[in-house]
Amino acid sequence: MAGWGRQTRGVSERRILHVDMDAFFVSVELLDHPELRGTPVVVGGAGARGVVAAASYEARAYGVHSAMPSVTAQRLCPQAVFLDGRHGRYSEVSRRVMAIFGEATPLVEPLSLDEAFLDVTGSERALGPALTIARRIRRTVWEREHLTCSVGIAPNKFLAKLASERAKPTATPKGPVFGDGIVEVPADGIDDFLRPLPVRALWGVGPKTLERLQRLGIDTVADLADTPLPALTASVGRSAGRHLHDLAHGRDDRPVVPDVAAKSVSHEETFPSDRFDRADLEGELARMADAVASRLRSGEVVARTVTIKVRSGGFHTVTRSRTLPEPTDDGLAITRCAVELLGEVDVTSGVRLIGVGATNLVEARLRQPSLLPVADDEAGSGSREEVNRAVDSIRERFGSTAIGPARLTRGGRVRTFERGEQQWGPGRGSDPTGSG
DNA sequence: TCTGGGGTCCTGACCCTG
DNA sequence: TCTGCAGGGTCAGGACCC
Repeated sequence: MAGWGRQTRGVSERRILHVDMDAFFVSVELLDHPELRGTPVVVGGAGARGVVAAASYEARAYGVHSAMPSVTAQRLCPQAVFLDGRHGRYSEVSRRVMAIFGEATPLVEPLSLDEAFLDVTGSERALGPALTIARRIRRTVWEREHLTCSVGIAPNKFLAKLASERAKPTATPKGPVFGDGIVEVPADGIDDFLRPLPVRALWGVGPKTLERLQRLGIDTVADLADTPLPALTASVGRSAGRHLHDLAHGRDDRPVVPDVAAKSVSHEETFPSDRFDRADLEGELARMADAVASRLRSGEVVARTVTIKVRSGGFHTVTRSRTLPEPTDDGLAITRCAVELLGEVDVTSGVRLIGVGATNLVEARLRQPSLLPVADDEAGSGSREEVNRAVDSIRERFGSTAIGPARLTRGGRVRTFERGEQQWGPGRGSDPTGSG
């Protein structure tokens, strides 16, 4: 494809698009369940400990929003239809939508399944101004996928994201009220756009930071922009202070980076009811470690550090981590480390959530050959690598439950989850592990 | 009352090494 | 040999994002 230019203009002349699908998970469900159109629909974990992943605009009109506990959503909107999330289906649609974005520019940085940054600075010569490109993207997404999206256009990522939020439809009990779906912030209109906004709108201002800023009398972006940097850093720390000060003046030089490598891989689950038995928890860790190892291998990376996360019934969370003598992608090695780490944690008060993570990732092809003598069944040895390769190829053919560690096998099938299957908390009344 | 899962980034404490 | 210091790595926790 000719005509794509790398960014050659100054930072302030960049044209960045933030494209955000409207109520993505719900919209995909409505494609598959058209009979639910016009009714309040909620996607998420419907169990007692589940949360809302996405709500239709009809449900939002009742105050339901994402990350809200499902029981609260049910109370606010008893007539809502609750659907379990289907991560695989959303990924499939997301891939096609991202491909549409890729027709406008090769510089597409996905943020999640339903949103992405696009740097179209180099595309304007071939495709027209950013506004024209944005309109074309919205039209193509609608024609091919029957989904709507909102687009923000600005000189940088931060402003483009704020602009796309402004472009979102309004929720009413009768459904979304659509505007143009596109908001553009010109380089000379940044202050007018930014200064009246509440400071909570800034990236990096959550509940805690908001509390600190409000103690300084800062409520709006204008207040923040007019606060001297030293006062800010004294309150929220040096890094966050500089970051917020830059954002409040509309400064954000971060480039749009396609193919950002993952820095960690983790798997965690909340149980439908608290667990007390250590052997039981070790079994869960083994299952999750196996899933993490499998994802490391499919990503062709190895991890140096293993972390476990344990949340008690009282919602107190502890993490324990250990850096291994050599990086690994082997489920058995990660399980051993995770089980040892669990030995350092008191579980007598009950465990609500447990998880395993792998960090300090390096490309598998760069792994140094071991200088230490290793036992035959340890990570890094030839036999373990052969076993893992065989397991991966069997799972590729027959599914993730076809084979796994012996301690996870029950009734001829392996207790495991597809990625994202339990992303929004335990499902309705069922414990997929069979032991809750 | 209830608070998911999968991430990133930052900070501070602590330890080791030169 | 002892002490102080700086720098880097590790570890734990917090805050935030979608």
